[in-house]
Amino acid sequence: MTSRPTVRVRFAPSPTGLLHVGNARTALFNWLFARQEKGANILRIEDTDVERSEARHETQLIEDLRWLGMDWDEGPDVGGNLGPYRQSDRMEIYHRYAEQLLDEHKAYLCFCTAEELERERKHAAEQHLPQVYSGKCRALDPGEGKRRRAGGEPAAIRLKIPEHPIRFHDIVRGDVTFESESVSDPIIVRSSGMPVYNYVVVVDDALMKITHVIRGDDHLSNTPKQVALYEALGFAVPEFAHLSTILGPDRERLSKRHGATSIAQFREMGILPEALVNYLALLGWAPTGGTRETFTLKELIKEFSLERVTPSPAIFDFEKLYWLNRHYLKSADQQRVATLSLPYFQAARLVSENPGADEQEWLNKIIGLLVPYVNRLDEISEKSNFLFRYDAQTAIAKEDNRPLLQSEAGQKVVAAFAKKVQASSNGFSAESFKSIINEVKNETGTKGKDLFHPVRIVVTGSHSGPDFDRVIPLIETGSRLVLPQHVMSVRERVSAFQSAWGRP
RNA sequence: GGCGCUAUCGUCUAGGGGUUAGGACGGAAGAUUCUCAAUCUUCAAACCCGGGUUCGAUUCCCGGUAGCGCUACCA
Repeated sequence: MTSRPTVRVRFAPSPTGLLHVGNARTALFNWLFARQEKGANILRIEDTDVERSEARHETQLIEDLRWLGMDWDEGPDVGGNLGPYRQSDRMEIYHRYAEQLLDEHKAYLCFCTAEELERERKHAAEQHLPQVYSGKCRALDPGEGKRRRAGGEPAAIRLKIPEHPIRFHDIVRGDVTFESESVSDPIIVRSSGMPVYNYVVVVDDALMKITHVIRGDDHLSNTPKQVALYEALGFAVPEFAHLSTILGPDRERLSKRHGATSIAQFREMGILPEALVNYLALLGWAPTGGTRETFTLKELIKEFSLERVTPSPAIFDFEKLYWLNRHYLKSADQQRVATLSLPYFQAARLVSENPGADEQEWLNKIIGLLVPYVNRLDEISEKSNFLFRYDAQTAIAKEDNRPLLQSEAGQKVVAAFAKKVQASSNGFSAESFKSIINEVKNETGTKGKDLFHPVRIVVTGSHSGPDFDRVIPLIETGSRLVLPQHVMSVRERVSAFQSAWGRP
């Protein structure tokens, strides 16, 4: 058996904002690959952009990744032998290697000003030529350069791109080639002394012994520069896997204006992590056979394959995410769903801050009843409006209720039903309510929709909704609880409806 | 402008030189339920265009077109 080096991958986000679905998908594919290969997953924080990086974003990032079910073997919070894992703590390393490249004449000092470079670019554009740096400062004598720099002249450090074409292998796209002429000598350290992303990423990946660089395809065009850097530094070039972009319905890169895009937002919406992970996995990857749709993380580790990742960009489809969410909601543990739902009721001030046992039990039943009706848990309090926000006026005024209420049969049913309810002195159970319905049925000679629609409107405000058998006990129990918002009993509803009906 | 990547139902995708081009979301119809949702059944829906290679291309090659990305002393 030939021993292969252990797989080491990394996810390297910038802590400049919330974790976005695109990055989350990159994190997921890295993690799946690492776990499948029994390799190491590394978290590295790319905070060289001091202006935009914030510690709270790093904390949030870690929280979001863990929420999704991911973990890592090395990282700023868990340590590791090849750290530090924050770029801001690695400046010395970057400078050391930059000076080394300079000494070996693989890089050179560049004294060109921003204006000069701008002029060059303009000129290139006019001539329909690739916009690459002219290489003017390449010709400078290195000793002379160092003297000028020592004298205080601002100088950036540029890498010499080799004359030969740059090729590399990408697991999802195959072999990729860039002609040398189309690749500019990249700046690796700014004249301010701050190293540049394309450079530090190579130093870090090499030093952290990353074997597979799995990242977004917005980095594909940067890869030749990075490959040249690996070679100049004398490091082995890793395998690459560039993941396609996630787009919005308008085929533009998915962004805030398409709706929710951050993991935190999806969590707040009441999307289950297993649903999101499953959806993300299916965005750009399909299992052998291509017919299976639902996977747990464990199953994904088994089935996932980088070779089967599709190179074409994918449009984010909220409907399919919702379908998966409904799927997982249905089979999720009842208690867990209840716990996750409670905050939505509390935010709407429908239930107590610290519900007692009776209230909790009642609420759990409501949640159990309504979960099959929602795409996301944050819809659940609105779905319970028939309980908490019954209003006779609006029920009567509602467009799709009116024809029913005004029909002869409808009026007959409402009248008979109201009379029966008012005549009964006690509250209702599912059974006693059913017998009233039966009496109304016999008296009015109506059945089916003609019978149930008007009754539903009177009791719940809407002609459609969950089973009466489950709704009636919830209404009656609720009416006896002390809640921030009183839940009207069936009798109360009927009288309210009657008096509202009385004055047109 | 230059360079790169991409191209199968509306969407996510499977497939692959000869197939009734498969699955899923969404849509439509039906069954079921008092209604709605759920569930089940059925249906509609696709190989970007043009050349080549080949007995035969949706599949392989080339070109076009379109979309996206990079083209920074951003990451």
